Amino acid sequence: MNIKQELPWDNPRFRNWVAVARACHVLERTLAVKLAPLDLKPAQLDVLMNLYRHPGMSQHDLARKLLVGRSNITMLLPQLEARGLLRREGDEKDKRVLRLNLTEAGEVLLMRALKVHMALIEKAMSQSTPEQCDMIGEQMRKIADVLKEA
Amino acid sequence: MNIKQELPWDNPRFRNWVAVARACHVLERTLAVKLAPLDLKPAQLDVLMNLYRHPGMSQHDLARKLLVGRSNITMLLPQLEARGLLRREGDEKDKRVLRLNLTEAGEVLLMRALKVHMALIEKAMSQSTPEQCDMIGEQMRKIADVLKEA
DNA sequence: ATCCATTCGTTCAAGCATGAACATAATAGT
DNA sequence: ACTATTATGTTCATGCTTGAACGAATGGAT
Repeated sequence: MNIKQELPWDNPRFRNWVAVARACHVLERTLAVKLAPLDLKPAQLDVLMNLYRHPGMSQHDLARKLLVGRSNITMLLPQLEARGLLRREGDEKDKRVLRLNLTEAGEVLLMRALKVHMALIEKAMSQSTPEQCDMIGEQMRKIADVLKEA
Repeated sequence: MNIKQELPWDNPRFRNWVAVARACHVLERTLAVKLAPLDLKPAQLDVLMNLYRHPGMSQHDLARKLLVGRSNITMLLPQLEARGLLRREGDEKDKRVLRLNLTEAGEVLLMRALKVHMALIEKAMSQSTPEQCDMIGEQMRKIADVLKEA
């Protein structure tokens, strides 16, 4: 009867996942630093990116896309709106929802931020072959799917 | 002259990295939920794990391992110490550093938490072959290395 | 010995994210 | 039509993380 079950550090899956988490963490922090000159946080960039790809989406949809709570969005948007990066307009059909759209300024800033983001990712993944990279993406999408059901 | 450079969404590396980030995010959130019954947060589990593997490490070393600021450790430890999960003892040689060690209770709780963590990772990565899993880990370690130099 | 720079840990204020409780609007059931 | 349920967004208190400023201890240079 040993309390010490087979230790996770001997398990390849565990060790490899730790590596994934660390890589994510490092890249996120690095992105934050590189984005600082634009006065943008990674979370704010995520907002702009999603609004660009899905114009007119509601705050609820945005929260689900970003995997955060609705209240988080409520706290996040006013700053970006005050900077003139996006607009919030009430929906005519459903007076509960607010439709979100990027402004011109928002789009311009997004493009500049994307250049930074892209460069960082390019650098990070430059060591992987396209096949490896695609495989990683595929596996990660499976993981997200598996966990979402949990 | 188009502001809209080649968009990142057309870039495989970008798309695949987004998948990595999402998977990390989802797993982290899920872990937080599954750990709640033990009254442990993921960050606290990380602390216990590192103290188990590196007994007697200093707060500074711990902060570096966890990729967080030293002040974060200072804020984190008192709770765990008050719960009797770890001890902080001043080093004899160097009176600046505090040596950190798990208590018996800390080790017991760690083992229970590890069971939860392991199960979650097993589930998440069950779709990957061992070869794929190892390859992912290898690439992620490279990414972390590349970024740490930046 | 005496400075000077460095390191370790702490304190503090600020910014973020969260979840519960709430208000308003829409929808479904009767 | 009327009520009950659900959906959207907000408010608020809490806790986590950070970075800057600080005090204490160490080590090295002269």
